[in-house]
Formats: sequence, C-alpha cells, structure tokens
Amino acid sequence: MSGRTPPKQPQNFDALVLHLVGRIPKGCVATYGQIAALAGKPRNSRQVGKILGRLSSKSTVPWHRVVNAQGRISQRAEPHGTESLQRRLLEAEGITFTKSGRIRMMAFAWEPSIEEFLGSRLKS
DNA sequence: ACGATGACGTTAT
DNA sequence: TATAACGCCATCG
Repeated sequence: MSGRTPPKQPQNFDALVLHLVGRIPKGCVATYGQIAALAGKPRNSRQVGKILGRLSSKSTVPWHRVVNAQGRISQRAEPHGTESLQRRLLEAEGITFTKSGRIRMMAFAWEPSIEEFLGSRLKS
C-alpha cells in the first residue's frame, strides 16, 4: 500500500483558502486577514487576495464574500472593475452598504464555529 | 542569485 | 479619517 495517503481535506495554503472561502455562508462576509488566519498564516492576508484574483470565471468559489478589514471592497490593480460586480453580488444576498460604501462588519461578519475552525486545519 | 517593486491587506499611530 | 510601517510573495531586470 501507499506510504502516505493523499489528504481528503486541502493541505496547501492556496487550496485551504479556497476551501474556507467556500464555507462563508450566503449573506455573510469575511476579511482577507480572517481567511489567512484560519488557513494558518495570519500575515498572509495579501496573498489571499492574490489567490482570489486568480480564480477563473468558471469557479464556484464565493470570492465576493471576502472584503478588507475595514468592511470595504478592495481596489483592484487592474482597471477591470470587478469591484462593482462584487458589491452587486453582495447586495443580492442581502448585505447593505453605508453611504460611504462600507459594510457593517458587526452585523455581517462571518463567525465560523469552533468545529469549522478545527475542520479547516484537521480532517473533518 | 539578488535587490527592487507591486499587490483584491492589517495594524498602529 | 488619514498616514505610516510592516509582512509575505510573485514578478522583473
């Protein structure tokens, strides 16, 4: 038999990030730093944005549910303007924005259960 | 291989 | 609210 069995749950950072983002409930949001921390690398929030930016349009990962710690939609480097799409998708899920275009994190932030937290680092 | 630069960020001041 | 400093990583010359 094989010496080491391939993991059923994502192990590397990239896959783990996508897995976690996929667990954000509809109508909730998480921050880049939050996802990075859950993935085990609290200082890699920026890397999370990089990963999400590489997603193909075919992906079903709810990338739009990830915003920055200030409750604002982060600016993209490329002038493509996926930002407006992100806001539209969030509003379609019932998330509201303040006049200054900010999300009230206190009301919409995703608070993963302890089980989900453990499940993201260990096997389910 | 090395330093500089930019990026979908975060925190402290 | 605005600005500075920091940290991790990919890309480029």
